[in-house]
Amino acid sequence: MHHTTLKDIAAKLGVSTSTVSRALQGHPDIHPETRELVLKTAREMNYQPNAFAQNLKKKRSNTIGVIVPQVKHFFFAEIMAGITDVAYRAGYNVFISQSNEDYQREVINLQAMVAQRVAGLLTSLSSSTTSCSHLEALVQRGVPLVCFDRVCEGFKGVSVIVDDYDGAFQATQHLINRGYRRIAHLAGPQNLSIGHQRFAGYRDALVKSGRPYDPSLVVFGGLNEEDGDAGFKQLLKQSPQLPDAIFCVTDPVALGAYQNIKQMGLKIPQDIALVGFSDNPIGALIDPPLSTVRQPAYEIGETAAKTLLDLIEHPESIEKNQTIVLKTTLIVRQSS
Amino acid sequence: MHHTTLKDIAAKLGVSTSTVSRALQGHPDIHPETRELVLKTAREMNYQPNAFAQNLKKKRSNTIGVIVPQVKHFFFAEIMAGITDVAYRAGYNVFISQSNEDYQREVINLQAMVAQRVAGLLTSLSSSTTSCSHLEALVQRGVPLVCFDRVCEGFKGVSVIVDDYDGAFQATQHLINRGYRRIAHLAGPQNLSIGHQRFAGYRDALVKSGRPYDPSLVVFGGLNEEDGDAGFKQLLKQSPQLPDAIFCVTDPVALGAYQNIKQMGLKIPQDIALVGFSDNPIGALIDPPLSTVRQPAYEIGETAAKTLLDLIEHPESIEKNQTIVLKTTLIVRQSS
DNA sequence: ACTCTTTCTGGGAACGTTTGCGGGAACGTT
DNA sequence: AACGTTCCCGCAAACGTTCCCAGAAAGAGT
Repeated sequence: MHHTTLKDIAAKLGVSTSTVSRALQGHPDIHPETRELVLKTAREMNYQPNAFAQNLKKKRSNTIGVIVPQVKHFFFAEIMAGITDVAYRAGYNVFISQSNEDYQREVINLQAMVAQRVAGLLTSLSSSTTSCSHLEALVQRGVPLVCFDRVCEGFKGVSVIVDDYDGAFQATQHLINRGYRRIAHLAGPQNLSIGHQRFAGYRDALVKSGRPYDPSLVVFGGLNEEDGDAGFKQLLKQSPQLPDAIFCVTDPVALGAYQNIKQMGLKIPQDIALVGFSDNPIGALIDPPLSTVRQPAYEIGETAAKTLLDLIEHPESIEKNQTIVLKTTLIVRQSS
Repeated sequence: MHHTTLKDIAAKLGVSTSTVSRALQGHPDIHPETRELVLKTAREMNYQPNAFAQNLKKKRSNTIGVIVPQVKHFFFAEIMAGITDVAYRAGYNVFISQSNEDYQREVINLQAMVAQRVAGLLTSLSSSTTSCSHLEALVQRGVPLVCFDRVCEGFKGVSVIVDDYDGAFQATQHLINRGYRRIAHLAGPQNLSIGHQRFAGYRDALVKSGRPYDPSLVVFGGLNEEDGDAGFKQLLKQSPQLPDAIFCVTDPVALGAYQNIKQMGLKIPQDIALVGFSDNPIGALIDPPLSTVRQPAYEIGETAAKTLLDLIEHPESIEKNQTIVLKTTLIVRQSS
């Protein structure tokens, strides 16, 4: 497998590589006639520039790296779709890797990508990550980086998130308006802002409507289905009587609870109402359909990617500490 | 942002870059003492080899490229997980891009990856792709490539697929055994082997049990939910009377039909039974749960990636025309 | 006739590696 | 004392680009 190089073209045409290089990039120094000639032979010889050499010379690549906890989660898959689409249009390639919710692996992946000299980084934290210092260190070193969805509280850098607090507030208020009294919360990790903000929204909605905040109705756990399963069981143990509604930190968690409730022979929403977070398409198809807070996943990916590209190409034009907040919308279905 | 180079280390230690390079790769020519010294200072200076330079020199990268129709489909997301895990363990990076079921974009992505000099390619065809010639051309040129799941009939190259024929056969036979008589099929594109094989399995199961194959009960279409929706409507039009069971080429297609059936006020499986293909987790949660043919998605990704790595690293050890077939298993749930 | 631009092109260094080749020092063998 | 080995190490070329710096040719102005 032989790749034609600048030198090959130059030799064939009897000109120098400099000329060929310049002709190819449309440099004004080159005579239109020779430029056309070069372009033509380049096409004929199926020339494709060697990216290694270009990157080595320019000291940068056109590749961005993405690290997500798990690709198989619909939410992240959809975000990935947004990212790859934007990157594709801008002529960038996308490295992907998953941390599998493991902090160690997150760090290693991060290192590997930096070692590969990616032009920029897009990350969403694993649920076992308790600090953003590893990210902030990179930002310090000048690596363009934007965090999306899962961030640490008070992260110093640019991030794209949704209005978790408001979403949670709306959801809880909705349950209150519906007349539910014992509203429980299966909460996420408090080291991540999504966990913390959603919890805060839940609590404040209660307090604002004059209800007490009852810690026995809250269980802190993870973000996946098995966490919902475990969380619900824990809730049964720790609470003196059954809740009549549960607001869950994510849809997977809600689904974990969902199955428990059904297995217990209880009716949704008559016995227990349920609201999730993130609008997994699965929620619309189950019976009864799951109420949820919609986050625009694809758009998150798009915005994060666009912001990163800005950060790479026009670093001066961008506020280095901003957090872009996208809107959430409450979707009421039969489960509440 | 300054990256330390071999030269930096060499200068600091008063040795040549050759020595540093060799020490780093554990070359026997280097005195153990100096090797240790080099290793130590490299660590101290946080040396990370410049991949561009290495790749340029070695004329190969440690990156593999993956092209899928859509990342957001659970099936592909799970495959991606398998791929990235294997690649990660073997020290490879993963480029990802999606064709969005568009042939043009598939070709362009392919070109871009080759231009980036990926070490190998992993692809699953878009549903609008009717020929494998673009892939076979790459194989000819010596690019390590393995196709997974969606392949053309008679593709000359290595591929990893599941036993689509058998899965479809089992599913149809299951419906026959259950006593259904008018068994319809929402079929996929016949240019792709999954579409063709599943259709063949359906037809042969009917014929083998002594039934006629009735073309009015088959609709050919795409692989996604909207195709199931359209396909079902078409089925109603073209068939003189309602089918009492439908075998769908994929789970998304089945879900498209599913919603139509529910909207018409018909009962599943009493009025119409439904069987899908691929075991999307959504199928287990809807009511009634969807019968389906399970394909081991994660394992497909793993095997495809492993095979590709073999192809890259030990090209001689591998049969260049093989197709690896993984088993499918019928999962019977309440929808049939 | 001369200088001065303008227009185009080539030479060659550099980016950070890897690696073939050669060579000096130390040691043992005749 | 001369020679062959073994053990380390450095020189320098190469990978395919990009781009600074000259420089030749040609036309323009005096």
